[in-house]
Amino acid sequence: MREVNLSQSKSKRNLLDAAEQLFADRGFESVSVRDITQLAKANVAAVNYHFGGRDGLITVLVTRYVTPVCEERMVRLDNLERKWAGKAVPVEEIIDAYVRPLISTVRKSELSERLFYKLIGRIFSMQAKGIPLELEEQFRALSDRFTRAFAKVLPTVGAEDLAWRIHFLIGAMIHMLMQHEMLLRITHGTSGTPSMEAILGRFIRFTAAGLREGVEQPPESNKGPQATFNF
Amino acid sequence: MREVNLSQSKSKRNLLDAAEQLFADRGFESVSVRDITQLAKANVAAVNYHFGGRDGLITVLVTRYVTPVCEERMVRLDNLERKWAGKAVPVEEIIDAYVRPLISTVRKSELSERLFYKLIGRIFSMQAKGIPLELEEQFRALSDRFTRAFAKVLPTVGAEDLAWRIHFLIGAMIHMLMQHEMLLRITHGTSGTPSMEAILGRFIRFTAAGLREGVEQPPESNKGPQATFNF
DNA sequence: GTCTATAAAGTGATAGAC
DNA sequence: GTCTATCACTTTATAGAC
Repeated sequence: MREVNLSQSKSKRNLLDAAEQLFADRGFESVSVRDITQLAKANVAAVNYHFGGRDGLITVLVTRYVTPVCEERMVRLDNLERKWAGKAVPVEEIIDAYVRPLISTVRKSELSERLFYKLIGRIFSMQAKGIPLELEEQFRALSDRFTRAFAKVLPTVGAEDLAWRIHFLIGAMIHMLMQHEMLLRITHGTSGTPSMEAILGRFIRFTAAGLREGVEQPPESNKGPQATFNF
Repeated sequence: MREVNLSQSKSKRNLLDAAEQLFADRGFESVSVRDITQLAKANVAAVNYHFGGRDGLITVLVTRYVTPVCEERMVRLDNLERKWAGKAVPVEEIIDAYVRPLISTVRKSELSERLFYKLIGRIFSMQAKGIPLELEEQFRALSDRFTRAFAKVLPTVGAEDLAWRIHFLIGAMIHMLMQHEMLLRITHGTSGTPSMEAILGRFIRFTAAGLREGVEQPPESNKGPQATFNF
């Protein structure tokens, strides 16, 4: 119970939390300011006072999620490139660096895991139209870095081909996040914990195979114990 | 200029065409009945008269697209299974049977190709919430048939694993449709015609590799001319 | 910072004239 | 079938009292 909350009043946080929950559940277009203030037990005018309007709230909300994810992606890729010291980083590890930040952010949110993934999925499937301008440059830089990393391990895959493969990866990723709730119902607990961790393993194997399609594997250690991944 | 149009008056078609265009561009939630009637140069009351309301129009619109696609998928899979007479259908050909109907429907629409794929993407990414009840059974049957076909070629992939891999495939498919406009801009015409046909080839290679991940290839003709696909 | 009251515009739907 | 007029409601946003 600190009073020294610089720019985050309590009701401002309440509004953001309520908005998160509703946007995750119904999508950005289907939630009104009144829905939000009602759930937050705040006044109708509160959103306008704190965020300058509905769009302002969405910008703050989206930026709050996207920025840390993008930063963590960059840090993880930096670490991998340092770890592999000049050599190409394996495809699986690049994918992991790209996707894991999405699911590791879940701890920092007040949202239930179920809603959280839906919200993240909605955010990352936004068309350019709804994306705050500040974030666009961030996205571009990120895209460049990861594309270069992939190009380094997959030198025989043409640039255009690679762009499309990464595009397919992103589509699979968004769908995994958005529908993960539905799919967990289908995945009747045959394997104990069908957590996002297990799903991520499957995702990495699927997309790594797709990215590598047509690329011959390096001869060393080609037939190791295939089942053990350390992601 | 026939007069014998049984259940499709001219203005009804105009409304559907206008609605298609707007829904494709902005999404279902962001288009009002007034937007539609205005673009169709029809009266505000026309939507309610012809379709019983906004939801009725959406149901008709969605059903009109989804049903032929699902039927064509079934027919194509039937043909493949007949062609391979008891043997398992190759992964690539199953995927083709699943995805090609989406892009072959483009000829039947009044929409520009650009908008058409977006509309199809939006329709097929609808949550269960917005899907007409009649279509749900159709989806279930289709899902069963294709899952069985995949399971037959990929007997070593567990059921749960297979479900996830198909899920990733669908995510990549939706994203391909929705963002295809943006991606075409990136794909600066290095290869002449960056049509959906070329993209579909890449899509099939990517997802086939993902589906087959960890499955050893049959020994015969393992190293043929890898670049020649007949899709 | 919080609230009420209200403006100004937009929403889907419908009754009833033509 | 088409149209106008209108209902009942919701939307975002804001002015001004507390």
